[in-house]
Amino acid sequence: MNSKTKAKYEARARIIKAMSHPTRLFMVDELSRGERCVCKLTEMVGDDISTISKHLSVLKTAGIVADERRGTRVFYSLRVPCVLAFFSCVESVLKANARELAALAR
Amino acid sequence: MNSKTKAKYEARARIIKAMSHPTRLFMVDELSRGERCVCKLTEMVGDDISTISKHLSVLKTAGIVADERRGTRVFYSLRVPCVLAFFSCVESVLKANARELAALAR
DNA sequence: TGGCCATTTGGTAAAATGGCCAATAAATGA
DNA sequence: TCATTTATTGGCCATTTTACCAAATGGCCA
Repeated sequence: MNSKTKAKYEARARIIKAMSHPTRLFMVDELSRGERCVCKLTEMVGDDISTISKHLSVLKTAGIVADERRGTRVFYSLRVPCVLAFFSCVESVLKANARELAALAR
Repeated sequence: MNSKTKAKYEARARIIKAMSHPTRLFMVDELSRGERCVCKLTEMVGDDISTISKHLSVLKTAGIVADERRGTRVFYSLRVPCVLAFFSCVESVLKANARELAALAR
């Protein structure tokens, strides 16, 4: 792979990597139903707020979410709706995996 | 998050994580155009064959690729075609990021 | 069988990641 | 201004990931 091609795949991998953590994936899923403040996400996940904030900054750096401060709160929202396509595809991989397991057990 | 919900997002994150590396992403892209032997992928990427083999085993464990031995070679292929949806979405995130940068520069 | 490829596995060191606590910041309201 | 609420950042440590080399394995064919 030449360095240009490598850079291309590195840029893409960074975005995917940003979603490759259960907490971040959960938050993306949650944000797909509307904007949420950090406090709400913290409450839902149950980790320390500093942990949540860092996860959100990973998503923001990748360009997946946007943030907006209103008063003392910061609201996050999904910046690109298509990330949901990830979910349906991941779903079919999981289904294929389950089928495979069932076939092996037979 | 209760433990059941957590397990659900962990399973999904594992699949996404498997694709969150530039080399693995490149290989998924390449495999979308047809099966390839380890030797071919090694040649294309230019890393040590043991490194390539380990990356492939990550993709295989996640259920993204399948392998088949034919003679002395092992051929890998994409198991679930929809992973390509990842690429088009990642593309739009990158585009949105580029637009953002352009807007800031204005 | 023995040799030869292609691939996988084991071991190891360097780097990146994740999560908590403490400190800092930003906006609000008394 | 000062206290409060909400969020971000820095420091620290444990864990995970990555990539390489060397060694082991698997399958083919003379």
